[in-house]
Amino acid sequence: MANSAKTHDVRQRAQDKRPLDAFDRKILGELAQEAGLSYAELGNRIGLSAPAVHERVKRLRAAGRIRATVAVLDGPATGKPLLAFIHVDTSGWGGTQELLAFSELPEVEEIHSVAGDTCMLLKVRCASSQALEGLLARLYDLPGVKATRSYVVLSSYLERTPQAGVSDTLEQPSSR
Amino acid sequence: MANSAKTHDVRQRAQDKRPLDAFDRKILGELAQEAGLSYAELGNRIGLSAPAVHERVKRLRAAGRIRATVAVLDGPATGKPLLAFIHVDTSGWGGTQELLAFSELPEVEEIHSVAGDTCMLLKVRCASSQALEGLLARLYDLPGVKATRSYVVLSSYLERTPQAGVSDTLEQPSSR
DNA sequence: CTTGAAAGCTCTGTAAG
DNA sequence: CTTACAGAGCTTTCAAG
Repeated sequence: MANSAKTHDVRQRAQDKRPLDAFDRKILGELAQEAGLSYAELGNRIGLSAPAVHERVKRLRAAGRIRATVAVLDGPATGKPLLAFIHVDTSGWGGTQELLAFSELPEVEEIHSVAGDTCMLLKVRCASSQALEGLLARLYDLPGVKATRSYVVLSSYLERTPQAGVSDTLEQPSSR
Repeated sequence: MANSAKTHDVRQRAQDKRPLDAFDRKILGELAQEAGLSYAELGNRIGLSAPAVHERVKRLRAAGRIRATVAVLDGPATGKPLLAFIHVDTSGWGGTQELLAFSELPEVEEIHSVAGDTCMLLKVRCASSQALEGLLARLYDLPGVKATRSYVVLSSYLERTPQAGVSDTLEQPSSR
């Protein structure tokens, strides 16, 4: 695909953000699914030599595009079978800061502020419904927390980290 | 033997689920934050020898407690600055199966069925608002999709994979 | 970018306490 | 569980094309 001249003005950090070429995207695509590949193996999967791949991976890492390489734990298998999303409504912006303290809890996996009919969104994974209740109780202890709505996950059909590619079929307005 | 043909039975394969001891939990805790440690380094972080650590990691991996080791890509830095959660309401269970086809899109990171005032919950990361619109359009194309509600993330304060530990402070009902 | 080669470290397994 | 000792493989760097 040709490289379009117009660039979306995405906010970028003070690192060189040269656009990714096809090789970089392939590398990221592979590593997002399986880090710990040897550079040799990675190289002949995407059609590059090992030293070249090594250089690119180093660049991608330094540029912050590869944030870390981590082991993906199976939540249920490690004793936390209860996954839930919690919407938190606060009055004003008061509760936002205090919510960040919840980062300390290993049960809390994500904290986002969102636009919509709610303010904050949490993803949590607990050992039991009691633990979830305890977490909700601590949420309501915060000043400014007006209400919460919890969505308990019954079944996870897909759960993965950010992928490298984009669907070009999404960019054009669908059939109308 | 009556083989119940449930579609998603995938929880535990035939493997021994001996409870994790303190060492296992420490190992998982370290690897969840930083895989790619040498066994020697991992060993003296948790107080074990390298061969012992190696043996345990192999067990944990075989038992499915370590699902994979992946590179964590920075969404915004890889050209997908728009993170959103989409609640999907379907009439009956019709739309559920068709939704799974969305796993193919690299924009879709999570698909869960949930209990609450909605049926399915998607986590998506797009290159642009147009792409999000295109995704929503394709959702509405599905039979049985009654409505969607989107929560666009303004700021992510925390985003990580499942952690090893649990908070014992959550188990007891809080002060009331 | 490529190939080739050399040095150093890690992995992996084996052995013995 | 531990320490110790190998062989194999991978990483990393350098040189030259």
